[in-house]
Amino acid sequence: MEHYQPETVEGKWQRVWADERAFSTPNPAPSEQPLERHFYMLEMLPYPSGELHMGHVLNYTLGDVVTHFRRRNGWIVLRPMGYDSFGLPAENAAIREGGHPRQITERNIANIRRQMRRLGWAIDWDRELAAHEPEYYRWTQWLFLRLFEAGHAYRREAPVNWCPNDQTVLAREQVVDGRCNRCGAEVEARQLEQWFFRITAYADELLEDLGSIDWPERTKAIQRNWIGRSEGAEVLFRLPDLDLDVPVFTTRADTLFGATFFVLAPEHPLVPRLVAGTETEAEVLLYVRRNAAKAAAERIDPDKEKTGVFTGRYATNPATGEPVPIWVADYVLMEYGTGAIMAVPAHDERDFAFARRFGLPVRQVVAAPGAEADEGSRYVPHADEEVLVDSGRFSGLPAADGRRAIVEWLRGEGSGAPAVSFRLRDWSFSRQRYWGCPIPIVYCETCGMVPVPDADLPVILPEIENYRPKGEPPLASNEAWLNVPCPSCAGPGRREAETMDTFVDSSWYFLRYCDPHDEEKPFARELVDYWLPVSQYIGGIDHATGHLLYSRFFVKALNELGLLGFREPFARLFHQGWVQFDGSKMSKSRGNVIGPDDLVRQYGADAVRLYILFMGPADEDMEWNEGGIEGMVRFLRRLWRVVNEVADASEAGAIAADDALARKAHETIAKVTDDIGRRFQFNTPIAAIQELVNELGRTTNGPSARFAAEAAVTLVQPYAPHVAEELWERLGRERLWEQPWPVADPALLERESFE
RNA sequence: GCCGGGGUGGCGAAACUGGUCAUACGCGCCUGACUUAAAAUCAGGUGUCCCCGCGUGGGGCGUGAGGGUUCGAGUCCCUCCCCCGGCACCA
Repeated sequence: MEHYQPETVEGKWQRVWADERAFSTPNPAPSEQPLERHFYMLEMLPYPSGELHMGHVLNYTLGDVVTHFRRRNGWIVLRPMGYDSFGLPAENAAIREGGHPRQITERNIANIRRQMRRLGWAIDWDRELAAHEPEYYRWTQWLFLRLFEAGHAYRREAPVNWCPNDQTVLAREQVVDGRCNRCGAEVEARQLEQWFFRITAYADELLEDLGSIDWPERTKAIQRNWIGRSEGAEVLFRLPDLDLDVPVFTTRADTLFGATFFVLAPEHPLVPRLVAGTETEAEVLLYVRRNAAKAAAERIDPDKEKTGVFTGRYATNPATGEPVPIWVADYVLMEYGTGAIMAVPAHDERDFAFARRFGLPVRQVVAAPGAEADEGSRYVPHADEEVLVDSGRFSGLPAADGRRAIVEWLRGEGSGAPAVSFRLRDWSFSRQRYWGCPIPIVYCETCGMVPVPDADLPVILPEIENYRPKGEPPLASNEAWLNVPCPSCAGPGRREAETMDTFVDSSWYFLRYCDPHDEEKPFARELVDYWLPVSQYIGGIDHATGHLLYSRFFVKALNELGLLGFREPFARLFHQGWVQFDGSKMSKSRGNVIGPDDLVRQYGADAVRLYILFMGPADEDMEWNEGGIEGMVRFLRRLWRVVNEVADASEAGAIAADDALARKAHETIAKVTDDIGRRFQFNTPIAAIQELVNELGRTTNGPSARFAAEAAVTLVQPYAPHVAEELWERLGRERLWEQPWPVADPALLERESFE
């Protein structure tokens, strides 16, 4: 018997699969009845910023097991692959390594593709795509134009996050703890004109539809937090001096009688008007100037003592009719609510801290039942049961009823209405960088912002030498490319020089896979309607508020435009855990990346695939520990030896009804099927197969040994497809990757009863 | 503070809707076989404490802590501790 030689076995079967295009899945012909059992298996596509690491190996091996399992259970499985090849990660890799981004990106793609093939993943290579190729980004531009026409993409000046190191604007989703999530530099606040997607238009639906998708609870919780819906009321405060009503948003309308002052955010547009020509003007405007320049991180520090300045003006509390002083303070944020608040120091900690600092009155208007309203200036936290006090005719009402009654009364008075506020902001997607999809817009002196006509797409990203970030878009200094006639009036025009964030590219790639070679349109509606929503998506939870939210927005917006017939992209989602090394997540910047190449060379792809799934539950973080991989190699050698012995020693034949080995084989079939299919658990099937092989090792002859050997080989195939295929052949069978998944005999699964 | 997830041998982890002996499977370690020797391989052992006649022996204690429900709890309930992740001057 030859020894187990993974390199030989793996090379042999990888050639067979490539020659046969064994895992290509053609689209159904238009005339065909929709096939009932089709399955879209998708894993988040990699950034080609270097080479694969063990986190990728886990992600794609998981997808591979599911792909084989579904295929062999009779499903038509679409399992494509591509590269998120535009954007900061790829461009920074180019800057780091020297050379042009295109050259570095394409080299990295070639390398990743080689690694993927070497691991034997069952990928439909006919659908491969890369975001930086004009055949792809042409349609990114096309989709942008549709969103632009629909008013979902717009340009406006707004406070944005600026990364001084990467020299570009970042989306809020790309800022973590006040730092750039790519390079870690502290983010600065800047007021800039930027492109936005109107994701807030879908805030309610993005929240609501979380109920209809099978996602991990923690991911839904993260998105709910991020969207941050609060129900409350908008209340108008009258400014008699300016003859104006200023709205505030509040969730505690029941405390309206306790609103003893009024605060505007420093950026509030009313501030200059309010103080114009008054003696406080200079002081207030100085405060505004100082605080607008403040870094976001500094401004939101909750431990910082509150600052503010009195405007000298008063607003009227609509409930009491009393004038309340108007202050300007940076603890009120322009981005949330209306940028103005009614301050209720007795029942809001922040208002209380501010009132105490500046000696403003505190009036308690809510109390526990039976408790006396306190005369002193005290902060009274919210309690489960409380009633209104000192609130005119609303006094005595339970707080929730009081809230409703007060809003109802305000509505009748024309000075308030129920309102909903969101934390979610529109998605800033323009970047002052080179390596991204050009935004197909031309600025014309007479026509303004003019979309590039569809027929002129793609707007090709020009090859330029000096692509490095410089604070303004690198393309802006490329006059030859920049100057074009206006598509509308043919007068002089200039192209938009900013590029799109790479998250735009990845917000629709799962649609392009369905129709990757279409030259007429981004995708055929009948094909995306056939394959989507994605049956099973697998990727990291780090994309919970980014990619996973943006893609949901894209699908909803494209659905409204009639381009597709569904409202959610990913029906079921699974997050693989982090593969850590030296206690932290593997990443290039930390220098703790373990790649698969050396491991595959030393142990073979099958052992690496088995080990990464055997290490622990796939959705929990794991510490990379190379020691254990030896156990998988031993297992594969034992499997090899035992199955070869069986192939030589035993024939198929009748098996006794009480045969313990046959029973064990059936139990293993049932367990592996249930674990992968229902429980989505991938480590325990390996243990179960090992138990079977251990038992099989004790008797390798007789019909039940042959049955058990076949069971072990067929069950291990999704994990170790190469060695399984080879052993299957030695057992005198063929084409295991196409064989039906085994079925356990329920009669043999009954357990003994006990008292 | 609010929300989500977790805590089981020396280590990675099993135990699925409360039920057969908690720790399967693997790593590591120990012993033995093979070998001049080592590696590899194979066989056996490995929670902890105690008892004896030393065996295919018997018993106590053991799943972050403490209570509870139950014939029976790693699993359910209550209180608490610790760890990880998300949100947070969001009105």
